Amino acid sequence: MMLVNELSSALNVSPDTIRHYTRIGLLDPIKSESNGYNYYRQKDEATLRFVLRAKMLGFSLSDIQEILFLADSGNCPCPLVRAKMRKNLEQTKAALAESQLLFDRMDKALHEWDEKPNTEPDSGAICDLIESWGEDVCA
Amino acid sequence: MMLVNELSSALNVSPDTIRHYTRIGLLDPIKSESNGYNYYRQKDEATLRFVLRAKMLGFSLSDIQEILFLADSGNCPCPLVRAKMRKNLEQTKAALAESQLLFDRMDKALHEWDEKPNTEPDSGAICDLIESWGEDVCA
DNA sequence: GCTTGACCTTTGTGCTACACAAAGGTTTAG
DNA sequence: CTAAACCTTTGTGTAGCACAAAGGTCAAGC
Repeated sequence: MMLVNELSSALNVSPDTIRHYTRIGLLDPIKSESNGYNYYRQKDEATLRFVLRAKMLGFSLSDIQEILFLADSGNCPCPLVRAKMRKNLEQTKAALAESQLLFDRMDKALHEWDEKPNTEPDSGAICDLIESWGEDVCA
Repeated sequence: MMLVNELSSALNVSPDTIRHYTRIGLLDPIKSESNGYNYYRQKDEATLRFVLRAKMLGFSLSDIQEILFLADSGNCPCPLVRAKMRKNLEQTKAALAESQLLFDRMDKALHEWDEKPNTEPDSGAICDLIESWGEDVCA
């Protein structure tokens, strides 16, 4: 039975994160009737540990909610976990590729700008660096 | 002088995006006094074109707002643009590296799971796939 | 002249995963 | 007994739109 701060320092997460998880129902502490404080049990600590690991593997909080719900209702969540992981992996791969393209564009542009002067005042342009960029890439 | 739909199809962005940009002050159409419609001018089209390019180069809408404000007030935005680009580049690089690490973790885990069975019922675990993951990585 | 459908408006909500602040009760140490 | 250090709930902000509701407008056809 620990209070927020104890649990938070035990697993090295912010108290706000724990409150957030409690709010959305991932954690289910016992609320004292006398002072309203939330008391977290071993079960909550185990759940939090689980949540943190799942997050490191790319699961979203709603993914985790589904998984916990399945497990709570007595079903084996593993097939769902495998399926979600495959889906998340694809999404992450796509996002990664996009970010890589963005990075390349940025890097290339920044280097090209080394040889370009600033925009002439009264040229009518907003910023030539941006406006004259990638006329091959972007119509 | 065009209405939202015309501008949106001209530059191939959604009408909602244009309304959003208008709301936050990036675009400044003329509002008809008789019917309240927003009429976008050449200037707005040029601004929108600028915004789209800047976004492709990784600038956020608030970055773009600052840039447009500088240009509007008669100053050369290029030094700011160069500075922001360098900063954004660093952030993107860091995010990219993090995403790559995440992807590697996910990919490795998924492959390792091929040889692991589902969680035993009544084992007390939520999902062994996740819980037994990375005991070397994550204490 | 009127209806219908395709426009347009503003306003508010939802998405992710918290961080932060306000307003107020509790507990503990000095 | 007071001050510090906790705790609570509730609401707001973050990025960039998407979407929906409620309602006014306009053009075309009958």
